[in-house]
Amino acid sequence: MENKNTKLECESCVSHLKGIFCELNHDQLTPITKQKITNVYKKGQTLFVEGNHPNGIFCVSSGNIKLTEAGTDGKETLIKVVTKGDILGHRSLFSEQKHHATAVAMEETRACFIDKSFIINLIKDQPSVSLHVIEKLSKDIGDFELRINSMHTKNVRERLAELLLLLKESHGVSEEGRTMINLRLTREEMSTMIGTAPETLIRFISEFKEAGLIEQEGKTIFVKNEEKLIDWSGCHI
Amino acid sequence: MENKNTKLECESCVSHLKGIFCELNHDQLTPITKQKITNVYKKGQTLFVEGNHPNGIFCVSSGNIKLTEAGTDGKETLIKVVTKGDILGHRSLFSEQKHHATAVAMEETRACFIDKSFIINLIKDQPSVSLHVIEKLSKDIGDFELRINSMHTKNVRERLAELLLLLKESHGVSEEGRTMINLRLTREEMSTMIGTAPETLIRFISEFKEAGLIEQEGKTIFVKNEEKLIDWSGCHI
DNA sequence: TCAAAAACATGATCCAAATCAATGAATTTC
DNA sequence: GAAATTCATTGATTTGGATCATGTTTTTGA
Repeated sequence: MENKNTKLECESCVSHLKGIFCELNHDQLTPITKQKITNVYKKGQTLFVEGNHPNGIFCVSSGNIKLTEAGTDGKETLIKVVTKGDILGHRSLFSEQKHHATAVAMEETRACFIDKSFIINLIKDQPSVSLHVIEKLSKDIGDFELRINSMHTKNVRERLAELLLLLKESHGVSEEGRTMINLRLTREEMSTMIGTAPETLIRFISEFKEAGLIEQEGKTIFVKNEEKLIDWSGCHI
Repeated sequence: MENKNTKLECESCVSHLKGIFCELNHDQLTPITKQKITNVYKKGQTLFVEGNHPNGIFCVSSGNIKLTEAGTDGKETLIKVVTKGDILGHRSLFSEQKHHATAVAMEETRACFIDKSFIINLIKDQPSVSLHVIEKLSKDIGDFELRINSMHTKNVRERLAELLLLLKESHGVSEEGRTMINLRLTREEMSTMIGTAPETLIRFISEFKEAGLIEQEGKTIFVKNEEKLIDWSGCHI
């Protein structure tokens, strides 16, 4: 039996393969392993809440965390799903603002906490880390710009098609003849990702199923016809 | 008569006061002054186009530049207005992607171009620059997250009120009893900032005028009653 | 300086999607 | 393992805002 709170070696973590620390060698990783605190969060557990002051960043080694922002009239937006290998809480830390969003584990999730001053010093000392942080932030901005543009210029059908394509990219597991979207999302959550009502989302999911673009087993969605989905998304790619 | 193409000294530029280079001293600024190319762009002139590959960043010393992204069906989104003191084109450069947006001068604008490898090396060598870039990107992400949330949870009236408040912050010049929004925007452009039709935007501007929230002289808008505007924006701030 | 083009403004109409309503299917939870 | 709660689904109705239409004002540039 593995003790879940055992500190993970950074060197053997997914974050080391593709994350901001990917260019660090053994000696450079050791102080991070020493300093960080590893935690396991149950489904529904909160990592931080909108309005909190950040005092470090989280590095996710397994599971998925959703970042949600409260809006007008009790509504909510699902800003982003943070997956294993990615970091969390850095936006607020680096801009020296309060957290704008609330982070909640979508399933059992393991994440390491790295202290504010430690990560700031690491960025100062290790140009590779700072460049990777800059690259990561820049890509996120690109994604958000795209999303704003989609909200401005696309209808719900097109936005849903686009969302499914993005989820396929980020959480897709390919099978024979289809790709499973390996992320447990309620219809309510999905609707807050594209700014629509759950009922409307469900109606379009039904339409997509009937048209053979997707399949559904339980809550899980499978992408069946990507070309058609691209077509329906109104993407000029 | 000043020669407009004369290279500006970075040390005397607004960008040095508040931009990413603000912590650099005289000796550290000299190589930038030497390397960069200063340009003056006329109103309507293009700095780069969606799809171009970036090979450096722009540093704006006077004027305003709009960043627009093409959407479905000939529609457009005004992603951002870049003002003096700010940088431009860095997002695509740092993420090693094509430009997602087109940059057009909104009036006579002066901007310096800094070469890709030069700025990358500067970031590597100067932790203060890299931290300021990270801070800037993080703040931009915060703004975009807010905007996505507004698109998801607010109606056009609320989004317009919010836009006017943001423009007041970024381009406001206070007068007795009111604040002028010192930015020449067409109603078409304003509408593409909040994702609505120009006609709808104009209708709400009329409503705001009648309710005494704003005043208008020519195309220029003056914020008259900020409290009420905050109220109407549905902001929980 | 004046004609052409672009931008502004307001009214009328239409439609995509929100909201309201009600039932059935899954999960939790005790 | 049954009750309770949350989630999914479909139908009916309403509405915010897009679109179409038309006239006016401002800007542009020859």
